Amino acid sequence: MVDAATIVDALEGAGYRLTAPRRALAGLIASRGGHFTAENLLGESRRRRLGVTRATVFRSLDVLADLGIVERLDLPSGEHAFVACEPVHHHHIVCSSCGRSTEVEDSGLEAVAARIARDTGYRIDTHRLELFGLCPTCRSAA
Amino acid sequence: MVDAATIVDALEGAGYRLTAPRRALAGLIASRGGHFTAENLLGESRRRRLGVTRATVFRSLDVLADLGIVERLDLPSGEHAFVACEPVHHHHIVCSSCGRSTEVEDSGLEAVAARIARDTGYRIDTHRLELFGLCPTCRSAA
DNA sequence: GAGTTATTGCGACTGAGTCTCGATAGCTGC
DNA sequence: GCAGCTATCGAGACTCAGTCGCAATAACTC
Repeated sequence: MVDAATIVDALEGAGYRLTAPRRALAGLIASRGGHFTAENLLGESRRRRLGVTRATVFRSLDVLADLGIVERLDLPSGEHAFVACEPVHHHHIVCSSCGRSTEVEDSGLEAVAARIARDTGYRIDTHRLELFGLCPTCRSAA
Repeated sequence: MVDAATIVDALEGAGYRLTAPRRALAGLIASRGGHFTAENLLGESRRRRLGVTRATVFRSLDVLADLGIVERLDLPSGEHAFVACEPVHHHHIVCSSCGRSTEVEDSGLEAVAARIARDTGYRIDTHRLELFGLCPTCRSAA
């Protein structure tokens, strides 16, 4: 979905230094199909002996989230997770069985938000739509 | 929005014991206009010397969330919060200035979700829409 | 190649949420 | 009203995610 080079390029383009831990994390993130937690990355980095520490994982995820390369996600379990994605406004649908996630454009939702704004009198600044269910693969497996 | 008696009745109806801490929390929750965190309730309970401890606050919120009297909410800051609400499917719009929250029915969103399901092939089990912005009062104050 | 400084690792720390366990107090049945 | 059963509570230790401060390191720049 997003490859390591894209992540590295984005970091470089934004003026961040290309360090070994950042390259390593870019690789880990790219190798993940779906969502992942900070703990996942940390565990994986330990397993592969990449020598990336806890603080660095969190700091890097912060940077990547700022750049929009990665997006924060709240799982129904209450965990905080991330997904790699293109930096345009969109939402995610997450498979509750395999964890895979797919980007969804929000056409249609804008209209719903606008109607809600009109009905309630609120000025809506941001919205977040998270969908959870079974992906096609897991559906046919079931 | 939701009064203490409603919360107490719901607990009783579901076969839970009506204890002093639960009554106290029902009162605190009812007195809150918008969303609140477990920490808010804990602080308020200490201030009013209600003698409700941390573990009890969390346990009670779990119960109330199971009953659908209270709903979990993830604030953009990453904090976990709750809102008291009617136990029917709906969403919340939260004022980022005063914290007030309003329930929003999801007519229109169902159609969006159905379209997304069709486009992606996912079977959508749950969805969560969270809207953040300025409520009418805060808008006119600004 | 030297200098500047962003970034890292380390390790201590914080704060939310959980768990255990003995004590307490609601409810039920009499 | 009282006794007994047991759900619930309080206390406090514990866990785990995430943060912070600081000295050491290593990317870039010139």
